[in-house]
Amino acid sequence: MSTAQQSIAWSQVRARFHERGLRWTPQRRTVVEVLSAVNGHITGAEVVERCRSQDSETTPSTVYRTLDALEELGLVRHGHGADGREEFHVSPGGEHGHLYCASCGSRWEIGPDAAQAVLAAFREADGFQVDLSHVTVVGRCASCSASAGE
Amino acid sequence: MSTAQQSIAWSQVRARFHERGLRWTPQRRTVVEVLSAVNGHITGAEVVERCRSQDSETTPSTVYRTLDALEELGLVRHGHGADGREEFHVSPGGEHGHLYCASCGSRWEIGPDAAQAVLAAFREADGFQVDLSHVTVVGRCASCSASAGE
DNA sequence: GATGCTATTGCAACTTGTTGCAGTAAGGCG
DNA sequence: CGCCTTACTGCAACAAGTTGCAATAGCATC
Repeated sequence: MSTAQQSIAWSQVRARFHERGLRWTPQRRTVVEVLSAVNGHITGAEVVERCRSQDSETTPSTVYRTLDALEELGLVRHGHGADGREEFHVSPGGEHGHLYCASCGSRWEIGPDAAQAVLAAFREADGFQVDLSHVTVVGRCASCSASAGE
Repeated sequence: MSTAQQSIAWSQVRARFHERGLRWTPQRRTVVEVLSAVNGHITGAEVVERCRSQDSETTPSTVYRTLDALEELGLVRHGHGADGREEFHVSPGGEHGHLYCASCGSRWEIGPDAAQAVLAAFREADGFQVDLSHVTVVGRCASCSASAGE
């Protein structure tokens, strides 16, 4: 896994901020610490909560603004879960989308094969370059549609 | 277009409610009137606003609950826009998904060809039956990715 | 180490929804 | 036509974000 790479990336965050004339503050440090412990994805509310448990003074607006800044630096990407709630994908190296089964509620990642095929489909049809990691695609998983009640 | 069909559908709403032991109230009538004037999709907030302009007493919770009821009857379907906000698709006969260009902000419908291809891609990869109408797929349109700045 | 510019913070108010609850009113029935 | 059951409604409080603004505090400089 890219765990080693990731830690390098996180250790460089401060420098990345400075490069852009942005400031390194205790609040941002907290957010980055929380994120560095995340593998995959996390909701906005969850980030706020974890920051709060590390520093009770944490304010939601600051967290969301820091998340925006980190997204601009390319360290996280935001998307939306099946319910439309914000979701942040950490470790941009491993871009991936999600599938959500509306029937049984399970979730899983979109495999590279499917991703390729889907990207190709959109590209051929409209020349559209989709970003599958932005949304959670909803539908029905294989077992649920097999036992499709109605 | 299926305008004629639609008006028939809306005129049957009351009966559909009764069939299920649900009640027909002035508030629901207002929501249905608002929806019957919609072609395509509308956000939740927008429905509330329009209902309010027709009946200033309108309460958001009632509107959202009515929308849920209508969804159960299959008269509308909800999804989420690129920003995760709720969006209701009216006229279920014309199921369709949306593409949103993160670069220029334009939106358009996913054509039947692309839809077919995408559905096939997911089905083949995981046996997953996606519901493209549930989310707005984000990416970059042909012209934006052509003039891709960076 | 003090200074000044300005990126950030935290507050407060607002947006979009959601939910529990007690009171209200559809509408089937006698 | 009045009664009764229980599906709705409206309220109020909450959850997840977002935004404007005045005060604070990084940090580059002297």
